[in-house]
Amino acid sequence: MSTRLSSAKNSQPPRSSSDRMDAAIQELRRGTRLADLLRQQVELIPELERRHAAVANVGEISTAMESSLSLLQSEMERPPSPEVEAVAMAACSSDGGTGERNGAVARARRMRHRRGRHGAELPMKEILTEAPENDRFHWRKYGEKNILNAEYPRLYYKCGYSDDHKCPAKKYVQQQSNSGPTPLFMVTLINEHTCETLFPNDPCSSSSSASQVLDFTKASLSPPVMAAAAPGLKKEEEDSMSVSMHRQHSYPYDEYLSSSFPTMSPDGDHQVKFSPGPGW
DNA sequence: GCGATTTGACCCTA
DNA sequence: TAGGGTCAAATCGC
Repeated sequence: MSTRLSSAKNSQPPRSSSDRMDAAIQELRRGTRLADLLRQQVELIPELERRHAAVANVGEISTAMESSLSLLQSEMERPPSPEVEAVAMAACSSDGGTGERNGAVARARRMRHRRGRHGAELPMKEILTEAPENDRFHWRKYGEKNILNAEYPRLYYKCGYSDDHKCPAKKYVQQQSNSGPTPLFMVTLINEHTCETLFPNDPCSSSSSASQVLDFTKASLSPPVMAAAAPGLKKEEEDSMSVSMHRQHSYPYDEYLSSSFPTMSPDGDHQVKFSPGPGW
């Protein structure tokens, strides 16, 4: 399987954003087929318990693949939102072309050139996800801004330990168009959590504290965003969602991002777009 | 009372 | 000058 997967990695990257979406859809279809194959194989496991567990896991993989596939296909069937297009442009173009004052393009350029105070490129990951709350860190909201040509405001979070431990990690969350079956959120992660390296068992890496997890209940998401993230949830359900997220995600962040985040980068190439910088 | 969120103002960059 | 990012006082909820 590893050889098959690596073959996709080595293929020539598609140039336009629609080509990249097509390529992503092809890869997801291939992944679905592989998951089917894998399911047939795990059904041969003699031990009943292990077999059931493995089948359940493969089922989860298939479900994730299929939902990503349907998301991408619905994206392909409608004109791209300015936001997704802007990020795609940021990812693949070296010049802006026309529309210099277009807000989305301007934003893409800003994102691409986001730098620290002294001009150094900041390490940054961009993730397109249905579940922006799905990480195990404690984030504190410090701002919200309506963005030009964007349907939803952008929410600004910094690490909850940014003051105590000088942790530079930040996170921007912006909901994309809500036209798909589930809302998508563009999550931009800036800087790595230094609080985790300083305190391997605390504060960020421990699963024992409820404050380790970004709580996207009503308290930390503005009502429209929360409603979009979890439509139909009552307060008690929102609260229990926060608790269950806490219980589920207590493993290394990058591993979690790359393995379990139901994500697709805007260019459809890889799950996580990663701009390495000093300290990564 | 304390901690987290909200939101308008301000700062910085292109 | 416009727009994104951050600050900080006001507000809210526990």
